[in-house]
Amino acid sequence: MKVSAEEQYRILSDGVADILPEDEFRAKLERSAQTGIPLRVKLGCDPSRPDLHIGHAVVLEKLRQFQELGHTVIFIIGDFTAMIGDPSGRSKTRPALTFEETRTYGRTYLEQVGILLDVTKAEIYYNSEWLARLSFADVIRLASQVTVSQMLERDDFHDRFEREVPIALHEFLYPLAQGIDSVQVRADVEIGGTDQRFNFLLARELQKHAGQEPQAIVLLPLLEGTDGKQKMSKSLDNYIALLDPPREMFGKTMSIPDELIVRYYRYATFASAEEAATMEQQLRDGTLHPRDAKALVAERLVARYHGLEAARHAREEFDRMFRHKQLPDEIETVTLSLPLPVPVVDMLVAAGLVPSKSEARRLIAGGGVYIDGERITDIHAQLNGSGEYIVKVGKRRYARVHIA
RNA sequence: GGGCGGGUUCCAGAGCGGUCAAAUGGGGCAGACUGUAAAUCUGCUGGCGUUAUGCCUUCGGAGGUUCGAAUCCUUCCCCGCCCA
Repeated sequence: MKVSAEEQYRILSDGVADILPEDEFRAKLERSAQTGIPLRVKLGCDPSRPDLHIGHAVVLEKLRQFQELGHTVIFIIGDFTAMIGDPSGRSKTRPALTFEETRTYGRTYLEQVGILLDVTKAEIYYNSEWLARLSFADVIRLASQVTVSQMLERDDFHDRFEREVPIALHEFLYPLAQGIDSVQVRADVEIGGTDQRFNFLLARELQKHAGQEPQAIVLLPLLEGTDGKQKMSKSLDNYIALLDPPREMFGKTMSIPDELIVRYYRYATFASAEEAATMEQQLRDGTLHPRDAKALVAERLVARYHGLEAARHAREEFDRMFRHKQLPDEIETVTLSLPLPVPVVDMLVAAGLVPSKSEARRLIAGGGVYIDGERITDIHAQLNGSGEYIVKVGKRRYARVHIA
């Protein structure tokens, strides 16, 4: 497949947040088209959180396009830093991984990537391959290529410096490590979210020092999480995982704030710019109800990962549950053997619907617990007979509790 | 090395001998209203409970003073600022 550089640029620049420097990127495409040598496109991955979500998919989708145009995709699993962890303790959600864990997670990661693109055609590296071998002298030499004020240009460092919040020295070394990766694999292009701008630019400096042509940078928008406030991330629990089952995926999408509908349409379901503009217009002039728009996005999203059939089914079930207040199709059955009569509070904990008895009492007091459709109002309520109870906790936690 | 200011519940941040499981805000959860939206309003937000002005664990760590400590003392660890 021979595609002109011009056409490639058109495809690859669609939906990106930024390309820097744009002319260098074009030149690289041009040269590649002429020589037939594919571009080396790098994506760094963090193996400590192998749960990919649709925010990651924004980047992966772009990577897929590069791959389809014949370019070489390079995954770098950042096992080295993952094994060291983050001693500053600022990001507590980053425990040091063992070697085995990094391999397992690396595989899990690539499996999920495989949903979107052809991993067998990609180059895959673990960066401990080279980072672990650097001597302290090497590190010092590399560190000398960057100044502190350059480092302080990065927003979050700048910010913390201003606010007198500590910055550990090693935090400066992480961007450095990422840059070394780019030098190591001789990246022509690095791709990632807009929050990586600084790190990617730093890599260019290191590449220049190493006598390489600096990489071009393709930045993709960060998709907001389902809360609509912060970027999608596992630790904030506002994400839609690639592996979420259809019902979850559909439901989570239905819970996003209206302001996000078009963005999700565009970046989660990859609607074209024209389609997105049309939807935006329809929402604005009131010909499309936000709820329906959201359902459309949700259905399209589920279809992308689970197929049309599953998507249609998810939508029907959603309507039944929330529009018509009926029960979901499948409810997990929990069998308990507890002495009768059993307090509802105990049952909720035993069934794993609630983490503690206090929490269970709070929920009951707040009117959030239903058994067989009846709201429980007394925290001392008991179940007197054995048998099956349909238990609902809050908006969406259901269980079929079988008391033996 | 010296001086000063700090380390509090998910986060920020009050408290500075008892009335403190700890103000207030944010976040979260639940309820009302809805479109599983937003906004708004209400309640809850350590655990256990025979639900009692109850018990247990929590205010950087370890000791101590006291009838009683998040609050005072000793010591250790950690952080920020200024000076060198």
